Amino acid sequence: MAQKPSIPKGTRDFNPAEVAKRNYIFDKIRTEFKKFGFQPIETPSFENSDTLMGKYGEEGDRLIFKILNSGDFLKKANSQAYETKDSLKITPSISEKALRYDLTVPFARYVVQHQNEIDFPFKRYQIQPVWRADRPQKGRFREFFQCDADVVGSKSKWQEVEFIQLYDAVFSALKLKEVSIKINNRKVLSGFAEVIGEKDKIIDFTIALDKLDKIGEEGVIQEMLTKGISENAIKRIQPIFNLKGNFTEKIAGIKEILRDSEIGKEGIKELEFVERAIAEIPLKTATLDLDVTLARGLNYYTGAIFEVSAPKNVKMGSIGGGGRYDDLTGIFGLKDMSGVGISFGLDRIYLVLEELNLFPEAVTHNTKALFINFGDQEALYALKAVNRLRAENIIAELFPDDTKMKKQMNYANKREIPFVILAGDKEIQAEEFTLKNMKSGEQQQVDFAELVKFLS
RNA sequence: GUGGUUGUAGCUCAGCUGGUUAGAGCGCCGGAUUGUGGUUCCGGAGGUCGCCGGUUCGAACCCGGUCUUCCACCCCA
Repeated sequence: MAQKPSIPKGTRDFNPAEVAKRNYIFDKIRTEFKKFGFQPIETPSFENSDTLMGKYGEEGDRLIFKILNSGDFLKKANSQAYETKDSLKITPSISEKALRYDLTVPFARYVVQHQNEIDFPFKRYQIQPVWRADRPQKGRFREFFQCDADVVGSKSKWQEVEFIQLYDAVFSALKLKEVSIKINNRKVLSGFAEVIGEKDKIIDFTIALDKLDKIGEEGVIQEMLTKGISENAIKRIQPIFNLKGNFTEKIAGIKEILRDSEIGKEGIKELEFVERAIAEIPLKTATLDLDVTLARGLNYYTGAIFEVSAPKNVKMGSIGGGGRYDDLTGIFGLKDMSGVGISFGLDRIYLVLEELNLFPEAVTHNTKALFINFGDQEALYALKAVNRLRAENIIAELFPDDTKMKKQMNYANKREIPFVILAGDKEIQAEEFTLKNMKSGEQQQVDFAELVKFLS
């Protein structure tokens, strides 16, 4: 070992069992995406920096992986920024490309660029990795997969209803219970800011509010005060810190507060619309919860905001999120294109399923039967059978080397291959096979037709 | 980006206030068992103690740096 190899911080290798489990999740998500009528697209792993920079806020810019220009990039570098060691300033002059940070902005770019070939409303899904230069933690990686479904070109609130149904469908398919789909509306948050006369501080206000379940009422108030929101203002919206009850009861609670805010009332109307529809078409396993403190989201959400939390007993951040953005494509020059979408965090869902032991046993098992290799003549006989089994869609393989049987059996055992097939002189003579069940240890001599029957 | 934390065999971990040749379990390889795996028994291989430097007669152990892990903040899937 000359040098211990390693992979970059926050990235991972996946072994066959892990890939199988990941694919299991991918399959379920993809199946539901298709069932709901979404169509797949893919975009490059890296984009022009201009496409990404400035779309996720200051924090986001910092977390975008920049790609160094090729060639003698220092020659073209901003020399003034180089002299003063100003990293922020020098970056655009030495890096023109950046790794995809999420799937929504590239999608917006895609829509604008291909607007003339797209039939609106356009429902697309996209399952690809994204990269963030974040400091890794549990459930937080520098390379991870997002599974997004979005609709652009429709303002209909039925889409919000559909996405909630889609969340429910996926988590039902994954047999993941007690998932909570939290919903809020940006207009309600705007209403709050308006009512307390701090409209220009809406970002600070919502960020502080979002931390309610983490730092508590006291903490939130403290943070709001330090952000310059007046004590009086805070008093006026204090009731929202203690909203109790079901969806309808919470709505009633904020109606009072937002009585004088047009935008706030609009938000309430939208929430009520969604709630009523879901009441008529009940969810299978997930629950829909109103959370007026939910402020997640990139600054482009304008209407509904979604966040999906894992079951309470699992310590994991959100496993999905989404919302409506009325003007996402506007930044790329296409006005009036409302979009709404959701995202599934594949890697986090994986950790949750793993922790709750929800992966089906069969996911990792592949090869059904292994033929023991007794030598060239026998191997040829075996390989012929392997070929015929494959034609029957049965996964079979021949052990490549003519080694000791113990070794070959051991291999089958470790790989958890359920059947081993032995074919030596006497089987070849009879044109049969000895089929051994590795679990029970039983074995019997059968012809090919019976072999197929046992292995299908 | 800020603060903390972790790193010893393939894996999980021992290793005393610094003191000769760094241990265990599991796994791996070989044999008992040349057409029968899982169990048992016997034997064996495998470690620049994350990396670089410093202190010391002497460093896995102390100090500094760096990388990595996990955690909190920030933010998020």
